[in-house]
Amino acid sequence: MSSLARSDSADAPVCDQHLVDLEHVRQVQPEVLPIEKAQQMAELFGLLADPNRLRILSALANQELCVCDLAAVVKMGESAVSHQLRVLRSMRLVSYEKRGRMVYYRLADNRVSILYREVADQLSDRES
Amino acid sequence: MSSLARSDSADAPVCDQHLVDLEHVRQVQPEVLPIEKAQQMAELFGLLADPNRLRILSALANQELCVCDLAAVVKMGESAVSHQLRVLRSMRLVSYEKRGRMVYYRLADNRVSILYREVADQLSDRES
DNA sequence: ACAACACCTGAATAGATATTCAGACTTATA
DNA sequence: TATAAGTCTGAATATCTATTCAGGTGTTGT
Repeated sequence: MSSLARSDSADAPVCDQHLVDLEHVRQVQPEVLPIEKAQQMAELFGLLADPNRLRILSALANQELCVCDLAAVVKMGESAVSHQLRVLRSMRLVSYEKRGRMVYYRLADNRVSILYREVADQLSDRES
Repeated sequence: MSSLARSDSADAPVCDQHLVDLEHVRQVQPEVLPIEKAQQMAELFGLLADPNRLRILSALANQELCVCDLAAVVKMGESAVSHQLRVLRSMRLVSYEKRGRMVYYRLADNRVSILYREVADQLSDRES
């Protein structure tokens, strides 16, 4: 190995000492999604990463429903639905309204349905 | 499939016997995302539901990178990066090209970046 | 050919997630 | 008021996921 007096140092664990393309690394680094933001996004995607939650959202995309009917529609236990709604609520993807002893849920806004339709389309393209 | 007969029995665990609004249930049911499709979508969302994978994708959104540099950019171990790339590869979100002993990765297509930018924007709105 | 390097893979551990069960709370009805 | 219905919540279990570690494959350069 040539005795390169490279003052590499660097605080990042990189491939050995000589980065393949240090320029690229330096160039890309600031463009990379910051960790904090990445976590936010991951959290949001995580909400949509469950089949049952997607089905719940797709049901609510049509009209508001109470927990009970929702459970019937998506064929889940009411407790499970309630747990999931709690999750969706915490991220303000759905809103609710109490009427008597029922609680009616609906999508918080239509951005959710837009987004989810976005992916649905992409999937259709993808699954050729 | 289940013919969803009267409000009696049925295979779905509903609120007692009398659905709050059977009409709504019947109306919504066919609109609900089918389980199979929901799983596909959830799988795709799941790929995007990890901060490190998002960071990897955001890095590749700028330009192609080898595993080594990629690891440096996102500050992860190379093995961890390799594992994640394997996941992303399996869903064809990234493609790769071997050149010598390096393997260069890039986004498979720009739909991915479009989608991910979509959510980034929504998040910006959301976090007012 | 040999050694070093880039990358991949499998097993193992730690952490997160979803469902179920049991019970609590709230509201309508007898 | 007492009972039943709808919903919510917490604990427990099972499952999945991500990272690390150790070792393997294939390529480059001496």
